[in-house]
Amino acid sequence: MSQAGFAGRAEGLAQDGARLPPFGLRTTNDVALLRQFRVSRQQSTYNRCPAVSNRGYTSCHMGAGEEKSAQAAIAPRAKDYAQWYLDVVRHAQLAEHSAVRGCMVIRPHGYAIWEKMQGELDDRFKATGHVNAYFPLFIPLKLLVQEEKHAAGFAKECAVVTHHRLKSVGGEVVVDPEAKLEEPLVVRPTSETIIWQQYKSWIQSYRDLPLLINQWANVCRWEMRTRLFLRTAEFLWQEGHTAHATEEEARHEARLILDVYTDFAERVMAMPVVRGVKSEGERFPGAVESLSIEAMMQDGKALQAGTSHYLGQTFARAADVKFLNRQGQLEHPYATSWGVSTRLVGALVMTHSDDEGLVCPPKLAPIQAVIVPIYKNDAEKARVAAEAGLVFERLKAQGVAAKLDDREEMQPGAKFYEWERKGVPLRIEVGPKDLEKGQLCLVRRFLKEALPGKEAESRAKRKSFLPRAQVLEGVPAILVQMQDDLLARARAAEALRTRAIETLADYERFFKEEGGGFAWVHWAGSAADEEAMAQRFETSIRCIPLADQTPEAFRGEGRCLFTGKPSRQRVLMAKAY
RNA sequence: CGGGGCGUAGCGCAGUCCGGCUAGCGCGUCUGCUUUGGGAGCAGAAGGUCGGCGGUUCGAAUCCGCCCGCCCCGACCA
Repeated sequence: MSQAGFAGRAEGLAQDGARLPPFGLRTTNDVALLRQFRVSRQQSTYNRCPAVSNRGYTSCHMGAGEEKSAQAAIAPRAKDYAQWYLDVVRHAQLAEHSAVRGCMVIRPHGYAIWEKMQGELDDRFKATGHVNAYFPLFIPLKLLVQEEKHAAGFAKECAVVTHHRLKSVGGEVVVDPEAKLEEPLVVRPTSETIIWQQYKSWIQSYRDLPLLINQWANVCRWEMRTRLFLRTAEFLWQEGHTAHATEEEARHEARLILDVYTDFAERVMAMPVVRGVKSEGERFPGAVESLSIEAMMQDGKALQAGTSHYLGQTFARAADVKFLNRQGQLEHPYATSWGVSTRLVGALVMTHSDDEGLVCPPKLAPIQAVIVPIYKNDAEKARVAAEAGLVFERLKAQGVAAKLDDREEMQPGAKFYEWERKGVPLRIEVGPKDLEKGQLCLVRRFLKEALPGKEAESRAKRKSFLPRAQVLEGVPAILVQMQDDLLARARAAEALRTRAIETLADYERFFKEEGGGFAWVHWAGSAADEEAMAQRFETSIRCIPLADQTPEAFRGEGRCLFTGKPSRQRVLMAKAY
């Protein structure tokens, strides 16, 4: 494809003008705030509340002396971040553990968010010229091992199918030993090998290139330890696999997709990311170069939110895929692969949520506004219901994903808590007083200025009584504003925990005393030095940021923090998920 | 795989050390009445192979043995 063709493909992307703001100076108060967020590994002692019935919520039994409001089932984020995360996932009914070790059940509300993500991403893939297809779940072992490094990289986490039949022996059902497969099948941990096997028959000429294919699928990586969404044995993702006639074009594709991911993360998830190149140790097995977007979670740890790899000719060579180029010579095509997974749902939770539950950006919220009618008797109920129904219809007509919560068995307060836990951005209360005054009560799920740890103070401020017409017509604009606010808030939180560090002493203080975060440091060390740093501080090089990713103040040359050797640019160091 | 924890009603737990009445409690569920602007109240009701198998005992949720499963921490990883 010509350069013009590339430009055409890139047009579908929104231009990304937004950059990280300059990082403000850190104050003593900031440091004190961050200290509260250091992750505690102690076992949580909070009352757990199941809150998982399909028909409503159970509330926790409260000990004597506890306040009435204390359903207090979500562990405070500042006390036990890991437990808080699990609690939010459970209470927002995003997912739960299943009967299968390491595998989760994604519940309807969690799946709805994933579907929104899929929609946004799929649109972007299509806009950049990609098409969807589907390849098999099973990969013949022979195929997987064709590419040595790739196979070695995934060897320790493969599920393998060896038999194709069960039989009944004395009333017990067992695997039939006579039904052994001639060749074991690996449940795909990723699909490079099986896809390139197929590409062999699809690619003969440069005219067949580029081949731009994506698949939405489940994959299986048999992890030792799992966490809901962040790491599960089976997960859902998309994997793009492209083939190109030139190295330049393939490298361009890998960058283009990184831009797509960045655009999605920041504009849709409202999650700021740093784009960069992975160090050798963190590279995808079989790749020439791995790129990633790294996001900071509220506890200061980095989470790899998406990856895009330039694979060179590695997989083409392994599968013996060749094409005839314009010069009439046989050549292996150049490849990329790239993916994001349901891990993004975990990233979403850990970027925005608070002690009251999920905070969801409007663009991903399955329900953007919930309407709760309030009344005391049948006469009021009739009047309020009419108004609530009207508000509902009006919002729907404007394209707002609205829900009218007219359940009669539940009191308004209980509904408020439920929708807050589930991350609904806006709530509109309709009561008799509002009818009299020609107003509506609008409640936001979060405020821009409420940084992590300060949300509690904001509750009263989140509620406002506005003239009826203002609410009826203004919700779409408010949702847009909230989307922007959320990104701004996340950027501010990230800035608070981001700094340039010049010495090992400062580095140690940052990660061991001040709660840690993103450390931008000059680096010129070897792989062994990297390992030594990891051992000593439990941190790693998250990425070598792309040129435009380094904030102005952090640019320029310096000396390696570890070896003292001259260094041309800083790398991003952090603890990681 | 190593360390820790757990398994008793739909959910959360007590009871287990020190064996003993009919296995309890809270929430949820069902029925009725009253409630409804931040998690409603009262009355009544239903709901259990105490993870499984075996052993000790007059008697086992409780003691002993074996097994199974899940969660958390670590090594590995998106």
